[in-house]
Amino acid sequence: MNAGRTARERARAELTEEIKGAARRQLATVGAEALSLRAVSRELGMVSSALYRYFPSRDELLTALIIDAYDALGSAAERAAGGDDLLAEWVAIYAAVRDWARAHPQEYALIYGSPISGYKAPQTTVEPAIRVPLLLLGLLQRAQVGGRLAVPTDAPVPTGLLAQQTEVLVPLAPDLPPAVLMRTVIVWTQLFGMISFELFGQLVGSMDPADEFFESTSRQMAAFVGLT
Amino acid sequence: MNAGRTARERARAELTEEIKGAARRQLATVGAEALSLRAVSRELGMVSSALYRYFPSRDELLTALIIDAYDALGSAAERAAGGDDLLAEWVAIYAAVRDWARAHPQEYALIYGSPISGYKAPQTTVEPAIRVPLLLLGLLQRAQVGGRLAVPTDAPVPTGLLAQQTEVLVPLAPDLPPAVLMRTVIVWTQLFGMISFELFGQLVGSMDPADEFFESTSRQMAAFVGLT
DNA sequence: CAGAATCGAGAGCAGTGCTCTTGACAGTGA
DNA sequence: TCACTGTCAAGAGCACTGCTCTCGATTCTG
Repeated sequence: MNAGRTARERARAELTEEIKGAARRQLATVGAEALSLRAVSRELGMVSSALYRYFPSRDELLTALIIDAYDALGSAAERAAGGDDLLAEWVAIYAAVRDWARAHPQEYALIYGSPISGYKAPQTTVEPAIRVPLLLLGLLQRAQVGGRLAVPTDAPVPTGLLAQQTEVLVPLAPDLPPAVLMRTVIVWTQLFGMISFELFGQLVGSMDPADEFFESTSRQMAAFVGLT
Repeated sequence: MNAGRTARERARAELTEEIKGAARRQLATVGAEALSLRAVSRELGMVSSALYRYFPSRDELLTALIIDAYDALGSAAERAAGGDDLLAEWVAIYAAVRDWARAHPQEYALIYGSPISGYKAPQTTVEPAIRVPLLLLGLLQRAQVGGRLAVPTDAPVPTGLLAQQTEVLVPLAPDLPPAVLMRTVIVWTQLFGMISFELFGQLVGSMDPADEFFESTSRQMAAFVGLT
């Protein structure tokens, strides 16, 4: 895949990756807010100004790391998917997301923590960001056609929400009824709320360690969304 | 309440509050990571080094702001509580928490966003931090004694979780059955996960604006936890 | 092969958190 | 009332940051 490129282009691509790697390493140890371009350049043995040839600003470097983090998390979740037992698959996706987050807390904080002030997420981040919810929707869709989805009937979806769903959610999972779509969003927010609480220390003193709580919750949320 | 204090003590208390006020104003505009001691001191017309007489470090100032934020959020939620209709009260608490978060996004990010690197939350923050979940537990407790709580029976609580609950959760709400305690934690994580998603831009494109989604979810979560 | 594009190096600017010293002031016991 | 003690704001200074600009060298391209 590197054929037809000049030596300069190959060197540039390689160095760009090296910079991201060094930045990721630094991110893991000192955190996003303390990520320093000068420290990255020092680790690579180059001068800080040279780094600006590859990333026009610190924010651009962070954006690259954000996209990579979304992709890494999405890949980890997708690796956990598959198999014939839908409920086991659901629980496995939950576990994979949590495991990745615990293994890469600073990268998780980068994508699900406080937004960087003055930083506006470009449209490029949207696609990798929705891989996990898309995975859940896909699983539920498969459950629906397989008759393993019990559609909740106790709470009708308000008309305003129906309109919002039609715009973006329905195209992603056309077979799922509105009540399930609604609950999928709830479950999605719960999943990352729970992981954030565990990682950011909010659970300390109540449900920490959270292993059992997490596994049990993943099953309760499966039931909540109608997966039997 | 200021009686018996020397002029120096009064001046010190006043200036401490002024510093926090200026810091809060700056926090609201530039965010936590960009909060600068020098900018705060400039706004107050003093020299930056003088500020260290009141807060030994930037982290200490942030800690003070964190505690104040927890307290402000807790107070806002508690103001929404009360009344005779428990379900309406539940929904009102949800709305109050969301309203406060939307009115003070940077302060919210300070307490529920990514933790500040190298910063360890002191024990002092725990008490103001649990005011909201305590409020929900208290409401459910009142529902329980009033016979308005339908205890979920479909999913038994694992023994390991029972042990964890006994240690901290049960003393806070001795009358509530384990299944309700478990679901209260789930609901708690969902609430703040949902608010974080809205504030941090994760909902953009799906459920934004989130007014209807939020209100509807608050009712579904009430039902989930057994409140009728 | 000459011109254009790109590269890393280095100096420099404005800003940061934080420390240390200095001189002025308030509070207190004799 | 006076002297002592602790506290105060001020200022200089250190090591660091993101970022810009210029310069000479290297690499690609017509």
